[in-house]
Amino acid sequence: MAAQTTTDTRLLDVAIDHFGRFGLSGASTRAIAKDAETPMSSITYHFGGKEGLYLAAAQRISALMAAKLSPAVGDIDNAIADGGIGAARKALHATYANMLRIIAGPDAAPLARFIAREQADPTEAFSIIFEDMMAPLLTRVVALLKIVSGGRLDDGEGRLRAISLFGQALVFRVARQTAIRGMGWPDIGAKQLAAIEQVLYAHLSAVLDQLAARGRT
Amino acid sequence: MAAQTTTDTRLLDVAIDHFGRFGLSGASTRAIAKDAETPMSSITYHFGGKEGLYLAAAQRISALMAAKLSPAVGDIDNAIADGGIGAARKALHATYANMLRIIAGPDAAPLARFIAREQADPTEAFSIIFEDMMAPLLTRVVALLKIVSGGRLDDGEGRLRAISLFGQALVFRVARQTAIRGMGWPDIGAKQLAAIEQVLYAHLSAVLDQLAARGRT
DNA sequence: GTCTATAGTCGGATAGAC
DNA sequence: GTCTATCCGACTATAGAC
Repeated sequence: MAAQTTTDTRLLDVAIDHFGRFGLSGASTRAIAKDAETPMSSITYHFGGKEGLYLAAAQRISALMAAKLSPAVGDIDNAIADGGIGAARKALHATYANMLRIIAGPDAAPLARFIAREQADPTEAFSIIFEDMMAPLLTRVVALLKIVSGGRLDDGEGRLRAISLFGQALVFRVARQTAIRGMGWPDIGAKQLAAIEQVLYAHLSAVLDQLAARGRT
Repeated sequence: MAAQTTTDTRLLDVAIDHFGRFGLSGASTRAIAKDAETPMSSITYHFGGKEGLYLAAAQRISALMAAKLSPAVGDIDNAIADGGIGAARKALHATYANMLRIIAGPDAAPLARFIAREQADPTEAFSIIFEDMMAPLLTRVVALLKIVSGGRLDDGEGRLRAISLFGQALVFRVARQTAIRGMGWPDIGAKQLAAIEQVLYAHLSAVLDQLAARGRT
């Protein structure tokens, strides 16, 4: 993983940053090429043009995120196979804490900005990211919620619950300025993430207790 | 409120839409002027230039949102004055349902896009929106949560909880594509909003039960 | 107040040298 | 594969007519 400095990977990393900040039309291939220390025409050579670079950047994001998530996905599958409520609850807490750190943590900023733009104004790149990264995770979280509820949870409601719970982590990325100013924080670093994680743990516990009670009724 | 068609209000409405879609640098004064059916130079005349138009658009957003929220804010103040747990819970449910409709509902799309951009990349415009609209609401929600917890909630934790709960509504705006594709919905209309509202109600209830239990310990 | 015309800058694409 | 030079379109701002 140690910084490969081939022209095309350098271009991709810079592209994710620039496209995330300025969008597809707002970013400039001149500026991207300059930051990647290569002439602009190498974008044409390697990726066929601005749009080709954009799609390649989306694919790279998907791969980077999938790599970050893959150990967690393995843990979830084990919990699903186990089938016990305790294991499912533990896996859910771990999954949401993990997502919080990936989404709201400082190093994910460029990737998160890119994805946020695709959410607002989806292009072909969104399909790539959704299918590779989001859909598999969503299915698994729903399976865990079903276990906790004792099977009393249909797929639609499970998905809605999974997505809104996800929002509790996402808000600290996309409404970051509101959080920072509302909390009086200087930024969102390790200390702040720990505080957020406690609250997310409490809220998820509350919801799981509610679902488990349904299972016992 | 019936469509004032003075040149400056037409420019502001089109500007909110364009700036929300393309950002400050991405939007084009030519295109804004064309959609507002006025020559580009009238932007210079009325607002001094592109940046002046941008700040004026932010101020208009703040005013529009505050108008939408003001009746709800009155209800919250009544519940705070009442001081009862039942009234506080009712006001919280109403507030979050209200926010969901304002944020995720179809007519708020242009305003929401504008604000989302400011969150990612704040300018002076964010201060306007935060101070006028967000801060007053946040303070009130925290006051309600404190009542439900029987006073056993410090300000920092209360704010964190309020913000993450807010995320459950926000996610259906900013991760709209994930929600739509994950749920298999054609879009997020009245029917979908009703389904989301049920889940938000359930989750908020679960969290409030948890807080109320703390109050009784 | 409203509009036209124009100046000056920066964008993406591409041809062709090496 | 890498880089320079150039083309052409789109942008903001502004001067000045009405």
